[in-house]
Amino acid sequence: MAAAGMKSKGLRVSESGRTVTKARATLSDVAALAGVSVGTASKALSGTGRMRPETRQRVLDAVQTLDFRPNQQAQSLQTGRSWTVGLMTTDGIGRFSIPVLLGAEDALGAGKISVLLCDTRGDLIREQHHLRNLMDRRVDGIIVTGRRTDPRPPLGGVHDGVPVVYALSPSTDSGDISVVSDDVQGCRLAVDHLLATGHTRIAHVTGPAHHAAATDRARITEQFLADASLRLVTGKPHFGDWSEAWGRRVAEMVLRMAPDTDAFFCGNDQIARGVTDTLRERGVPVPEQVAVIGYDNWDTMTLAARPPLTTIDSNLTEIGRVAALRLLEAIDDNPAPGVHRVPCRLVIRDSA
Amino acid sequence: MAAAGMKSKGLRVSESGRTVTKARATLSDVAALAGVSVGTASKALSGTGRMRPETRQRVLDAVQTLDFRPNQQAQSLQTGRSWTVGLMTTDGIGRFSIPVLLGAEDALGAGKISVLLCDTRGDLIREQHHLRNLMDRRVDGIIVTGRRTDPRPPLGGVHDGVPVVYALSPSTDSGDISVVSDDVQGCRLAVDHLLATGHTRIAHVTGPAHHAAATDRARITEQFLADASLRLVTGKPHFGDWSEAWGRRVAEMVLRMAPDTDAFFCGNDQIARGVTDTLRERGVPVPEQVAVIGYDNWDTMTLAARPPLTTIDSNLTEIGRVAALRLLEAIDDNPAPGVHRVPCRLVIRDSA
DNA sequence: CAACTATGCGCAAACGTTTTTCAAGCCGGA
DNA sequence: TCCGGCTTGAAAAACGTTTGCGCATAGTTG
Repeated sequence: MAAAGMKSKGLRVSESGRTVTKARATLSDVAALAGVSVGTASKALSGTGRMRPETRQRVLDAVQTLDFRPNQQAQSLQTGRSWTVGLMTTDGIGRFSIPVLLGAEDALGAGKISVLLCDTRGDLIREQHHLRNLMDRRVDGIIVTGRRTDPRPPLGGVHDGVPVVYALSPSTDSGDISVVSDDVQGCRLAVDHLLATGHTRIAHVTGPAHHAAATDRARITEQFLADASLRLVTGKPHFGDWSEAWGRRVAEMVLRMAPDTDAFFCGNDQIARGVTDTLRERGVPVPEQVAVIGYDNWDTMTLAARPPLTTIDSNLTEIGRVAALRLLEAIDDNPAPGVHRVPCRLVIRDSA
Repeated sequence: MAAAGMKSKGLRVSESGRTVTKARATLSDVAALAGVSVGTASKALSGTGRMRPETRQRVLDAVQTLDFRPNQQAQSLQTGRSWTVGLMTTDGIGRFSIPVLLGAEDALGAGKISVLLCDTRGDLIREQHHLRNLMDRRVDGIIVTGRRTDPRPPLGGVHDGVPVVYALSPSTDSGDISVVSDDVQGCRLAVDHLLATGHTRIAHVTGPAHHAAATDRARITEQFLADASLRLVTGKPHFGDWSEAWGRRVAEMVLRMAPDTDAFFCGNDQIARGVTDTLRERGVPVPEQVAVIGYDNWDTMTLAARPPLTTIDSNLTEIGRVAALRLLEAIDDNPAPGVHRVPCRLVIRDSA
């Protein structure tokens, strides 16, 4: 009995008279201790195969006493499943990819699946390199995520039978599986909130016109205003960059163009914060005279702003979770192609 | 010859009359095509073993035409090395762990090693769970990183022969390998810069007293001032939290206590930004009348502040890189135990 | 009591590599 | 001619699982 584990090559440490075998036990150690064959031991663990309950229990006991844990690599080699997915982030790992990543890790971790991290830094060569690496490691699936919401070309190279889900930035191929934020619904939340609180002279200030996140939201916002027989107070959206400085500048500009502006809907929280700074420095009370709504719910901005920002939360963590779930489905040969939109959430604080 | 690959179970797609075998080729496919045995093919690839150059070339050619890539799992099972390291972040994945993570991924990726991501969210149960998982996957090493710089107890549980490196938050066990930021040198950079630019009435405002990052830097700063026969202008450091709001409040306070203050050294960039906000609103010119130095070089803060912040960059990416390198050494049975300090960098902008 | 079915379990092949062992061929020297 | 050494490459044993097949034994039926 004490000689079980003999086969395992681990160092044997003798302490206080008792001989303790360290190093990991293998399934044949377990089988030997339980007095069965390896095959039987395997079946006992997996639940497959018929056997006397008593026999199964002997195996389970042996597993306990030997602290046996199956060798994943051997399992994977045999079954072809690695219980691993690759998470490829294309645009560096940043403020947007993190929550997605976390959500994915969360959803996958529950299912005993681990995440292999790859950062391509926007480099196609690196992307190919990582892709080959993931394939060599026989990952069960891949999640691709990027900072921008603009559509991206699908993963180049071959990923034979390995399913891919695009999170945050959708694939340009509509046959792929993509999970994105529902900009339409997000903008509706913001506009509806402003209208419901009696604002009608609304300005929209946002990021660069070559970002989908900017142009999409601008277009959608104008549409919703039109539905309420309104138009933007300055006649058009203002494109700039995603910075506080732009927020400060554009606020000045808008107030000059339309002094009776009663609300700013901003493309992100940094711009919104800049706007509030300008308003405060000009002595305009927020939200009493002018309301401000941001986008992203980035706490560093929303909480530090004066007053704290009302904003749209795009539920990035949820996007990550959903992407992971869709990937699991696809791995189980049940893919749901197309673009899945995750709804946003209005977070009301003090600025609107 | 066209029948090489017969054994591989991949689906065979027949298109335009030619029969193309998809799905990955195995080493025996290569061997068959090259007319050698599997063993020989393996040696040809690994460079070990002697053989006629011509034979080796035949194998290499076969590899090319079949687009063969070795099965990592089989390799790992055989050799015991998984070419994978676990990266465990204890405090959620955030602003501090990201750069570390990136640096590590960078340094490891160069050596064909991939990173398995684990987020424990500060939960010990989860930490244990992830640890077991990593062990089951036979990772070659583990990097543990956390948000706080406070020392943390070493990883519980068994990680038999698997080396561990602690990044950012060192292990309490000095026999472990830890890589941290050099706070002493960082504070010296800040204090020296202030002294060199003629400031002598310096305040230190920082985060919570129960954070090592706060108390350490406060103590070190006082020491350096003492070395120059100076003391803090308010007599003591001011502990609060890491927020802009605290920076704004404490700036008011300090100016009341010591109106002739000519410099603020802040525990992080958020506090520093808060300080500049208060100064600007009071009409105090920065840096002409009062200089401000931050800590962390968090661009979102430093660049948006008015004026942009001079700050200490703790080189987190470098910490990640160094941690990875130390881990590689340890994996090669050449560990360098103890605490390794990575120097900081003074980033001069407009506030000091 | 014979013939059958069900149950419980061992045996061995497979997964795709690496590595060790060993046989065959070739050469030169005695 | 025979032997020893060197080169080349084949064969086979590992690594630790999973799984299909088949053989006992026990339990049921005619």
